[in-house]
Amino acid sequence: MAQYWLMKSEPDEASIDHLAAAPDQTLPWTGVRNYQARNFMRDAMQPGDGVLFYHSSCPQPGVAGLAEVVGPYAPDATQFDPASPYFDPKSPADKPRWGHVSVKFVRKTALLPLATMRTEPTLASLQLLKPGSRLSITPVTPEEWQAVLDLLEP
DNA sequence: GCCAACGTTGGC
DNA sequence: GCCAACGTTGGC
Repeated sequence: MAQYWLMKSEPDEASIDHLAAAPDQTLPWTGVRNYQARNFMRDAMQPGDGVLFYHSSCPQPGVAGLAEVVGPYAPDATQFDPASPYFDPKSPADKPRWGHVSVKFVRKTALLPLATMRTEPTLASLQLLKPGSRLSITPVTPEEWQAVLDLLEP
């Protein structure tokens, strides 16, 4: 059974437009350095799962489009690259600490702003909206997923 | 730039 | 294992 996720990305780094323009319209979701978020990718995500593509740390934060998970979970090469901002000197080469799935473009939508989401009773349970929630990957229930779809245009 | 919330680190 | 210090996130 398909599951649903919300994945945050800074549009400066990887926006929904970047995703649409990428080879195979797919991007590796590298750079996650939080165990909870990693565990979602490693243990729970399945190819075909639905993704709300969320723009964060930008003038207009919000859901910018839809994507889907493509597998498999694989080691994140950036952890071993000293030149990368995601370099992790403590990650053992034979037992990589960090990994990633990839994400494939489904469609771009009109931005559903965070401010709007906050006013929607049907979205009140979203983990994203919980005070202090910073996790870059959060699960979304089927009900929440449908509620967001209903709000997305077109 | 501010700041609250949260995660990680490291001394003990 | 505790917990204070520190770093990061991310909206505003």
